[in-house]
Amino acid sequence: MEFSQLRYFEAVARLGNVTKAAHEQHIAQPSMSKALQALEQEVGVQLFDRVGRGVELSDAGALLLPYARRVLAEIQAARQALQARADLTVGHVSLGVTPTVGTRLIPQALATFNRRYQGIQLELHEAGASELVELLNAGVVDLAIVSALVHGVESTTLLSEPLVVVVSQQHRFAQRQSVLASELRDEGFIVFPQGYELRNYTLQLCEQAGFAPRIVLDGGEMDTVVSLVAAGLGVAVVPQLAIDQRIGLHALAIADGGLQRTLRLIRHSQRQPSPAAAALYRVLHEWVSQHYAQASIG
Amino acid sequence: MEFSQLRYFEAVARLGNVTKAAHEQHIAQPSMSKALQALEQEVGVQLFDRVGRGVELSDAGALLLPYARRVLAEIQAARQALQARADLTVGHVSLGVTPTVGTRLIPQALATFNRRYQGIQLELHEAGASELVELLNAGVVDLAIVSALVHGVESTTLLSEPLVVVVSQQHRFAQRQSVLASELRDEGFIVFPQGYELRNYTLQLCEQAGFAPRIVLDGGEMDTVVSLVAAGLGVAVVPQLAIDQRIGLHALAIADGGLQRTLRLIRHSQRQPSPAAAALYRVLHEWVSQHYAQASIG
DNA sequence: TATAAATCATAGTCTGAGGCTATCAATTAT
DNA sequence: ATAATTGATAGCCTCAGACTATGATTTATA
Repeated sequence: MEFSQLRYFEAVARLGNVTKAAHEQHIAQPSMSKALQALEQEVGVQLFDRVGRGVELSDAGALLLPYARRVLAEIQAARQALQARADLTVGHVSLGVTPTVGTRLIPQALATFNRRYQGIQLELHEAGASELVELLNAGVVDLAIVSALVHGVESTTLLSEPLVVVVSQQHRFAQRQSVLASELRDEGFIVFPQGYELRNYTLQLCEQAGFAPRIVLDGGEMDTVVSLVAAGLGVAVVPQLAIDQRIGLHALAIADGGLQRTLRLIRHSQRQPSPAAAALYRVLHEWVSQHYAQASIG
Repeated sequence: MEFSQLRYFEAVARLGNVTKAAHEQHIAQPSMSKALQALEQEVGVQLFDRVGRGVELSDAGALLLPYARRVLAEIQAARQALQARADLTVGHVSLGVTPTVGTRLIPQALATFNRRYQGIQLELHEAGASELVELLNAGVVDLAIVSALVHGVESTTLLSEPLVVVVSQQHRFAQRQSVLASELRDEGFIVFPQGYELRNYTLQLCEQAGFAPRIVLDGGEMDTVVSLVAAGLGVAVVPQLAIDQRIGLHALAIADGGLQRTLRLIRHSQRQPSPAAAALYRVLHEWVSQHYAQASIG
């Protein structure tokens, strides 16, 4: 039972005429006759009664017809669904991010994406970098933004943002524009939890300056950390962009070291991105290049 | 998009493995690979991601899969429906009869049929012989029982029943076993309506005996006619079988003439009977041969 | 880390399903 | 009667879809 046979069968049943159906289906009349015979042979019953000149649907044909129509409708629906997916009028894309990435980039870029592709459903997964790679390999997320260098996946640099030392506006360095890492030897540090890249960056900065940081508070998300800094509890190393919109804080460039956090957009190297995932990929790069032209290294 | 392609696609999606799916579908592995590629080419998207050793359903594949499964289910359902029809576990058959036929034959024969083929729906159409032929040609009824000879359709003799003159038990002939047609010259006749074969038989009998019958009452179905005869209103010519179960009546054989009414089972000569129609055909003949062996001429 | 096993893709061959044209047979309209 | 319409048959041809053999790549294992 081939699809062409069902299509031909439906045409003959609808038109009640082999010749006309053959024309409609763009085949020769004998081919149509043969196709019907083949279908009848396969299902083992006569589908049409050859009555006089002309044919008409038999009892069995009338039984088969609705099934045939449903099959043809399903196939058409499948084609349309795939087409809609390619046209980006429907779809789904899942983005993974590490927790500190979201602050400004994600909401605005996703809002842009959503305005442009109304029918595509967005999904956001927040997790650590290594877990994101697992989600990517498992196919749970299509793309992910991480700050660490990861292996085994295809990655592009989304943007590089400078890391700054942030202090309260009452702090002794509050009037300065930059510090040397070594000047932070006596400061109390507020650091991100285990596993966060920003924690590693911080520890690395101190180590290179030749001291082990005195940790005032360990753990806490971005919001908490910057609030604690504003309250004068200590200093912290954060991305420049994370404090753009905050008041009561002062950012100090790090004169030596010049640390930067690089956000990478990663995707599965072997999996073909869906049209929706490819679109999100484009929108993210586009949004960054328009809003962070100065920060993006490319 | 061929049926086999969807079947293969579903197998690979289910098993996540081209080789195993090829085994299951009884084709060689390269044939499976090629079939998948052909399907992907046709729909214009990748349906599987070839990730490492093994394949897994892509975004587009996941979209297509439910459609494919519905198509396969519909085709299976269609096959089962046709099979059930052939097995006589489901079906439909429509029988046409002329009004005076029904009295004993139809109810009992149809009851037998229904006991044997529980799933098959019966439909009964009562109409005149010429209308029944039209219904037969239009495919509304599968079979019909008529008493007249009709042309252009395939007919078999179901049974021949003798026509008798029926009188009331108070009638002057009530003690006799038979009469000559000419003896009925002075009787009042109750006749069936225009178009009924029994009316024609009656008039024909009188004409051959050399007189025109005096018609007391014209029109009326079988029940009415025999009731009127029992009430002494007149005589009538009816089939022997029609009055078997009645009291207050006396039947007289017609010594000369010896008229018989032949019931014929007709079907369309070009249309292939459905299994249900063929079964009803068999049951009717079978029932007649078992219950009217003496009456059936064959 | 080298070797074996597993898995999918490619190359090349062959057969038959399904297309075509030409024509016949049967029915219906003129 | 004659012409037109319609479906079936015969005979031919092409390519889709099957096969075997083999290659390339990844993963498991000694």
